[in-house]
Amino acid sequence: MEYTVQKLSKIAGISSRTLRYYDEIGILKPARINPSGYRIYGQSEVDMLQQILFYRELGVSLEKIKEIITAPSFDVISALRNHRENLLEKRDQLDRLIANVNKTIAFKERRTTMTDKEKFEGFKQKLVDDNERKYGREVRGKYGEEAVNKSNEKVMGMSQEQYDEVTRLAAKIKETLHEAFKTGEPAGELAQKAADLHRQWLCYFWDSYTKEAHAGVAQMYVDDERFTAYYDEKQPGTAAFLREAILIYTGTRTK
Amino acid sequence: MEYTVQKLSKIAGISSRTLRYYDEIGILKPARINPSGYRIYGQSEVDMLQQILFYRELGVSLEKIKEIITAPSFDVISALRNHRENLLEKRDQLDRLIANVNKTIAFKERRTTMTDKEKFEGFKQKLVDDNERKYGREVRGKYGEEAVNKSNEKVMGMSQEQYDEVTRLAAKIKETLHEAFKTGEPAGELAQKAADLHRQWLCYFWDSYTKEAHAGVAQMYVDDERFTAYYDEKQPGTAAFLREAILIYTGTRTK
DNA sequence: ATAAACCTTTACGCTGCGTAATAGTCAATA
DNA sequence: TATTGACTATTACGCAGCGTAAAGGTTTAT
Repeated sequence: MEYTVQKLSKIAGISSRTLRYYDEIGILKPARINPSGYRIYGQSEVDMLQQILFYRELGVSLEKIKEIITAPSFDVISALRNHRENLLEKRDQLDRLIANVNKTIAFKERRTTMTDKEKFEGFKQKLVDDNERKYGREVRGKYGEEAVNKSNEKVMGMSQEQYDEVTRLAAKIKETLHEAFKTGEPAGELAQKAADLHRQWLCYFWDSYTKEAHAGVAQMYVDDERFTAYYDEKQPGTAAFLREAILIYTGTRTK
Repeated sequence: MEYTVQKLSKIAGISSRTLRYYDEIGILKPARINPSGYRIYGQSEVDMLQQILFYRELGVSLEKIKEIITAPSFDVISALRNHRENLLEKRDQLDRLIANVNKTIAFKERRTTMTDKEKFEGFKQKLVDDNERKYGREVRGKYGEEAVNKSNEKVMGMSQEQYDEVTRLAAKIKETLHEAFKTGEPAGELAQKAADLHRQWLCYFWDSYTKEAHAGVAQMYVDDERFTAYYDEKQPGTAAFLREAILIYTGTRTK
């Protein structure tokens, strides 16, 4: 089978410019050039391109890819390990950036609104009050007086950073959940990731985590319209989906 | 207080090029230009620069920074929130990348250890056979029956790790040699390093190293087209260059 | 025959500067 | 005062990985 730039680009899902560029930098040369000067690729070039695109997906630079595929004895594994180190470092840097941005946002919010401390304190108080009013009795009944008090204490004692982190986590849960919902599979990877994030989130409020308590909260999300509204905002049925995911995650599902 | 580019760049910890660039893109213009065309910055520019560098630290693009600092009513907080979203997305993507790289490494490790095992066995046998066929008689004659047998035994007894090390070493020799060849000086540092690496490599096969034997192998590299081809692959003359380097390294060169 | 759909090469653009190259300015020294 | 050294200036290429013209030749279909 022989391919011109456009044909190959289409089956590979890239642009023809990319193929010409790869030719130019010597990372993938056509099998031959026809009399009109057209680039003609064969099967081995298709295979090679697959390799190239695979490493590209991993974020490896074209230069490194060139080394990998041109030198047959090249140590791919240690190249990848090296690459991973770079990625990890990048992520650390990103984490630091994000933390700083969070701080700045928090600071700006403090300054631009009122003497934010009040606002923050107020919010925390409201959160506690809400929890108390809404679930105080039933949760106290289910999990004990002490646990609820500890949760309230924990919220009131949160630092600005922790609060920021909680907010961020909540956003991530929602995002992941939304993605997961599209798959329609509460047992799928994404949904389970959402459930795990949700566990992390809970741990900011709870002193001790138990699967049963987690499952209980999941049920609340469906029973209480306030939470249902929160999670179903984008897509109706999301709260119920989350409950399913959590039940599977905690292994407390009673079929 | 007034500052020229260099003074300001020093107190701000950036390059003068950066200041000129910021002037060019209109993000920070000097307070005035003196009669000789020098950029002169005042206090307000210093303050502004601090702002710019602050946002730059957060990874905000210069274009966004420009918006932030030029429009007084600009909603910094929502800009930052937006920026944070981007960063979070970037991090998620990084997470996915890292996971994929990990998977690939694991897969490659599994596969290479398997295929290597086969390849390794074959290679070892071939190496021994080749040595035997090519140099068996003459090396036996020169360095004694026992040494050759020991070499063969040594190769066959190599562990996977040792084999890997040998492969790496061989690659490194080739690389160093190639660099050295460009200098054209077999007595140079790089060439001598290559010779030393070559000695290390030999020690994986030989029970006892002697300068004379090393020099003998170097000569073989030039005499035998199989080795010449191996070393001359990238650059003709490399094998001969290596011989010269080794002769100098071993001090057995007869001028 | 003509148009549509290909193909080619050449070359600028994007980000945020680093790094020349070339030339003028200023203060201090021989 | 002439020279030197330490500044300053502008112009412009380079970096990664292509996108996107522009200007022109080729192939295929009508």
